[in-house]
Amino acid sequence: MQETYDPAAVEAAAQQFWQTHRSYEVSETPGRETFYCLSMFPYPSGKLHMGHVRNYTLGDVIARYQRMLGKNVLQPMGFDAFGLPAENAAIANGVAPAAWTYANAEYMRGQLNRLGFGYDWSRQVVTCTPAYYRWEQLLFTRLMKKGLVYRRNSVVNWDPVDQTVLANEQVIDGRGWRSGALVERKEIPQWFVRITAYAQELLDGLDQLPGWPDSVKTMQRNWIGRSEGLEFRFEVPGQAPLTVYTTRPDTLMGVTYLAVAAEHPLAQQAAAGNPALAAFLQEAVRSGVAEAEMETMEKRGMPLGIDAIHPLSGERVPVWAANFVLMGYGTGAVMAVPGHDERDHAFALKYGLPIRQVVALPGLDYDPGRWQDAYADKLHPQMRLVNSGELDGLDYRAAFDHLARRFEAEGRGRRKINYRLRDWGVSRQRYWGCPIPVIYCPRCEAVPVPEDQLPVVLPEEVAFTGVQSPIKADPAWRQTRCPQCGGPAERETDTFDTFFESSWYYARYCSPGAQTLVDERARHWLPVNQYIGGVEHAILHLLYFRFFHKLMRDEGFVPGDEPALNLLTQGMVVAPTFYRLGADGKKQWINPAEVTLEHDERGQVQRARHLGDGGEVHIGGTEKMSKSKNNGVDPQTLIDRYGADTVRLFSMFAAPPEASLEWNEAGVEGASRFLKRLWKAVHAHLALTQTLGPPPALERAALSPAQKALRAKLHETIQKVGDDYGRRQQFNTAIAAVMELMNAVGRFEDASPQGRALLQEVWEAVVRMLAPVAPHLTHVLWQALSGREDLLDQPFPRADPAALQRDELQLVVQVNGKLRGQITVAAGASQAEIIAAALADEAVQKHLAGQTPKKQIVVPGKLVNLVV
RNA sequence: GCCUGAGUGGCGGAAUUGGUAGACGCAGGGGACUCAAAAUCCCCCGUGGCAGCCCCACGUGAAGGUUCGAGUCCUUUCUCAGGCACCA
Repeated sequence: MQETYDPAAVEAAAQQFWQTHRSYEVSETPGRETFYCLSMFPYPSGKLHMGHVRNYTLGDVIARYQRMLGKNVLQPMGFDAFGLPAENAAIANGVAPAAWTYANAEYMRGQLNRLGFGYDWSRQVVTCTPAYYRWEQLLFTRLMKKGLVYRRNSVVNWDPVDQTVLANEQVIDGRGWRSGALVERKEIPQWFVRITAYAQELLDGLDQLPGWPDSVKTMQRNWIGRSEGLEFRFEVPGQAPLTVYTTRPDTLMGVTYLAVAAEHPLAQQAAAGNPALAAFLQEAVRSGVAEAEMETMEKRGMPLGIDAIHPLSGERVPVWAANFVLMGYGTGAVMAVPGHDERDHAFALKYGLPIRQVVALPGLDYDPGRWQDAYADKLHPQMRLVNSGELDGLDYRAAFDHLARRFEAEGRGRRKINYRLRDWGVSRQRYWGCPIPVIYCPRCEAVPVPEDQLPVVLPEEVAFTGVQSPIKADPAWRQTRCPQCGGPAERETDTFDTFFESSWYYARYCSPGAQTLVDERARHWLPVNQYIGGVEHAILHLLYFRFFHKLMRDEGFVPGDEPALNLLTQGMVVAPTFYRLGADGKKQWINPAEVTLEHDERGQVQRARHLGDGGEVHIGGTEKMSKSKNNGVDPQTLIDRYGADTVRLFSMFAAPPEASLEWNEAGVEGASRFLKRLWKAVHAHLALTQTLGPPPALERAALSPAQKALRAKLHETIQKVGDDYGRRQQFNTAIAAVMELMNAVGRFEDASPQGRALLQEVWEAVVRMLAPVAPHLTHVLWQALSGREDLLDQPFPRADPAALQRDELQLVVQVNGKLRGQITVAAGASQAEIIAAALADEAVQKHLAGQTPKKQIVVPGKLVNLVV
């Protein structure tokens, strides 16, 4: 063993060892407990970023820890390879999306290996290969036959200049990112998967997931958004009736207008003889489809000049067109109760529509001109309906039931459970994705591609210009024969949403090479024991992931109802930003790696200087690492400079997993210092072994007080680190505990045989405790300490209960809740003895000032509180 | 706008079930070593009162409340972050 720590040499040696011994390839071993540890696979964007490093280090630490607990650990990796960035790169650099993607994946694979992650690459999944996507095509055709897939019109962002569909991300301030044209909503036919058929199960399943964070479960619950309401009709003289859905039927008598979407047939019809309305409707579709945009834009409307008949009072209520009502969500028509709904209230004030109070609360003055949240409080125990005829005096529940019974009896409406969740639109009008396996025949309509004709292969060697998808532009690719009638037919040229691929990869890892979606090996590994990924996936990906599992379950492919037992959502990686003002007044962002900070004598940052020219730069906020703020730090530079173990250690130490992690190069240096100190200390210990011979066996009963204290510290640390890795998943505090132990060892100077025996125990335990975080360094230290190369399968250290025994306890004494003194009592002291000791303490007596405590609280092992 | 989180020293964070606020690390200050510097090692380091010790007061975004005791629970409020269905 070398005297100084050389990360490059150490890491190369360890990685060589793992590769030679295929240390991370696993097979199905009946009877052995499995642990499936899965990190969300990366999009191959070019190179790894710090978010990947953090995500995959978390996964690797958990996988290695579980392996040390003796489990058969599966930790696979792959690439989520379809997506928009490949098309953007193709436009910018003139490379085919496929070639770009494969090259990136290969480079990133090398980076993942350089970081020492223990992946079983024999199970790799690359989603843009036909060997992968043919099976999701198969699943889709089966869902089609089952009626779980359908095609209907739905809105997209339409760029009227480029004549193309835009992703929400490509709409910037309401304009197309390339053309700059004002974006419009446009309806086109698209494929949908009936996720709403599983809404209730997706909701109920959350209760079976104690290992998922409550925040994620709450977000999913709210996203699914189950509501109980009433669906009923408003008659429109001379027209088809308007069907509305409401969760507040009790406020029906407060309805003063109805609102329909601009695309609603009633609105379109009314516009025929009304140029102002026609202009408004045209204007109303000028917005993207993103909900955030719809909800924050100015709410505008215009009357259709048509009245509907109120179903209770028979009064006429005007029908308006409004830009915030969406066709295709619900019925495209809503009833408005400005008296008791905030949005309707604002709309009514703006257009001078009547506001009617129908709910009263005792002690609350109703002022129609000023909104108060209490107006909408349907569950207030004292809320009663007023001005509502037959409903007067009823509360929310009673009015709801009354109207439901009445409308159902009269055949005018019904109770309905609604979900906010909408069916999953999976069609994308883009090239770089999995072709949707459907053939359109003039006679047989939409026909699923037969299973023996799958996969429908996406051509990879194409010229991609950017606007039109190559498979849409290529008649030869499109033209085919109908599988049913044999007549000429055309292929679907839309591709799947890329969430399709990322919804089932976890199952495919379990059965590499299977000539079906997944085979029986999936039953060996599933469900995933630990899933790890960014918190930004809390709703969409994780909901589709759960949904797909149920779809595959119902096709007999996978066991159980849920794909993953435990979920760890990791926070973002953020970094400070620095900039200079350019001549044009725009900020020119400077990478943190090119900046040095100056501090005053209190440690406060005074200014930042550019490393190149020494000039001062402005300090911006701390933000998520991004290209636009140029505050991304390339992990590769750090690996080259400090080694993978240091980068891994820092990313685990700097913050708890769920919190955002602030990038800080000085902190990386601290991590590096710690590893150097550990290396040096173990080296010094082994140097003594060299000169004096191996230490004797430890005689636990005959330790000196100092030896006993260090051994107690060691075993307390073992207990804490195991708890932090396993139950708490707080890796930062685990590392801090080992650092504390190291500091205690530093104060322990004892070269006696028993002292060296104790240090041998300490270092072997420290190396095994740090093995999950810093696998390379510990691999080499373990070889040197034990003469063995089996660190990966070493049992994780276990605390010796005898070492944890304490003879005396330190208690804190409070007077009136304020800390006033400390006492030391025997471990078995009674409550009376503890109080007596507390009363005897000099500092405590001073604060008691002769008074007798009227209350004494003793918290065992912690404190005494005397109340006077 | 809606849903979900977060806010603690100069900084990242710790405090696990309501029980010693600031573990551990970084930055900073002082010292040792060195011709010198770097590296390394040792000491100090929430704010105020005191030159310093002892000690005292204050202190977990803000304002209230519950409790013997609140960073932790409740109410109100501010700020920031993530998501909002075609970024992944």
